[in-house]
Amino acid sequence: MTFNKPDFKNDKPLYIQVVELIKHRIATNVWSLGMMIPSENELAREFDISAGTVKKSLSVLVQERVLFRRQGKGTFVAIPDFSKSFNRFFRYEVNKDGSQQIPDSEVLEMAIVSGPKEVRDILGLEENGKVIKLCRIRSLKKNPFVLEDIYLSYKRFKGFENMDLSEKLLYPIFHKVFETPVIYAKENIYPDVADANAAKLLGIEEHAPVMCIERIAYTYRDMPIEVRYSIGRGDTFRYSITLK
Amino acid sequence: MTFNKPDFKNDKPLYIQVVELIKHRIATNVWSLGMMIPSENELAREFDISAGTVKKSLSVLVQERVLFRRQGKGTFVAIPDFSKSFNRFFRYEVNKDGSQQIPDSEVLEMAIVSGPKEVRDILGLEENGKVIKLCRIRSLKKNPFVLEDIYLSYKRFKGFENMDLSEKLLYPIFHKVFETPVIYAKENIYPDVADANAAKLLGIEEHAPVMCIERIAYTYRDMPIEVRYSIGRGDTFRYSITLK
DNA sequence: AAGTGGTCTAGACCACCAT
DNA sequence: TGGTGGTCTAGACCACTTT
Repeated sequence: MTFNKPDFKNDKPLYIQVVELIKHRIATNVWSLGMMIPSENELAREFDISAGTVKKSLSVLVQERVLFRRQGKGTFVAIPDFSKSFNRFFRYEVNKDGSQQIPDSEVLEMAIVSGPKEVRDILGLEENGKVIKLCRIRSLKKNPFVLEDIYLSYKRFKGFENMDLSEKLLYPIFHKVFETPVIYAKENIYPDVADANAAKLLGIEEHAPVMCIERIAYTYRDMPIEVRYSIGRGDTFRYSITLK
Repeated sequence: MTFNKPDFKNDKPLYIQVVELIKHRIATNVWSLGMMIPSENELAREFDISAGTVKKSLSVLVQERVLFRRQGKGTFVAIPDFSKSFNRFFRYEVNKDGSQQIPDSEVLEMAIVSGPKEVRDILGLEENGKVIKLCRIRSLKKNPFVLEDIYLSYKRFKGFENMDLSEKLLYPIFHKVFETPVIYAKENIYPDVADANAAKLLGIEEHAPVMCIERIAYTYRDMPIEVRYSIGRGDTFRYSITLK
């Protein structure tokens, strides 16, 4: 699947070929997150196809939120933003400007360990590969609402274990410091009841309802880079969805 | 918002006007669910715009799953299908052909009542309007997994209270018998623990984790027609999502 | 003024489906 | 064979942004 131009002899439609070609350039960092890509006319010339076909390809990519466009300015590679979906399952404080309050976080543990086998398998580590384990508790206005156990490949994130985490959000650090943007994440959620430890840390009764969230975060090329297990207070958990 | 033709003097783009016009025809049942709509060329002639613009409008509506298209056959009004999302939060048995097993249901209560004020407000009932209350328990292979309290406007669903519910799925009945298709639904979910009654009916321990789901289902014109409160076993609840 | 994306047109050719 | 949607082209004009 290497290509530089769409091809009429290919049985796939031209505009689909262009979609895949552009995704490939983004996945291999030929075009990096946030940068402006060439204009429709330039792409049409480069690929030797009509502007209308390029337009159709870009529309598909905008629909998929891979790109975004600004009339009069250009077309840009989208930067995944988890600030909303990041902890979308819990009620957040909303500031006057409509932005969301970033929760405080307290580090309970930061260590380089072997980690659970499940985590090692998900991250695709070699036999003796190490992981960074980060346990933290997150709160809003001194009210803790979620515990997180986070696992990262030590090889990829070497140095993270000594970093100052006062910035609170990890994904911007992954992106800026380790050149590893989180492109998407998969989550499994299910209910449970608090054990003694979680109850104490979250400030709730033992056996009170909690929500468990398992997350795997991925970067370019569907590469898993983070495994996160969260336990959140049930009484602050709310999830709304519209089924169509 | 009455119109029969898009209008150049309108500040909205033509194709958006056509999108709204078509939605309006579907919402008012001028074009009913499942029917084939006029071809692109016919619509272009009727609206006195180019075929390309009609095509763009239809693409938007296909994207929104209001319409679907079949090459060589035509364009059709989509029929909302909740068979997958219906109880998407619980593990389902999957048949050999990939279809999902429909759970059995046992009716615990069927009555015409005043109902809770919250329900009456949501359904927009007059002061002395009645609702049909249906309580049932749903199971797979004799294993109960969810309790449902369902409220319907008596005025709209008169006769439902005497119906045979062996068909198990309600939405096809709403559609076929009461000409009230469910177009979409909003849900809120949150965790809780089982009380004595729920525990007994679901076959779990008291205080075991459960998932609560509040659903409001809507028909044409954003009209709410059903309020449903569900309590499901936590151990069969699984929800997976990909965040992008 | 020049360059960008957004809308709209007119028309060609193809793939698929019904008859 | 005729009608449908699917792809692709070439070009016009508009709205917005930057220089």
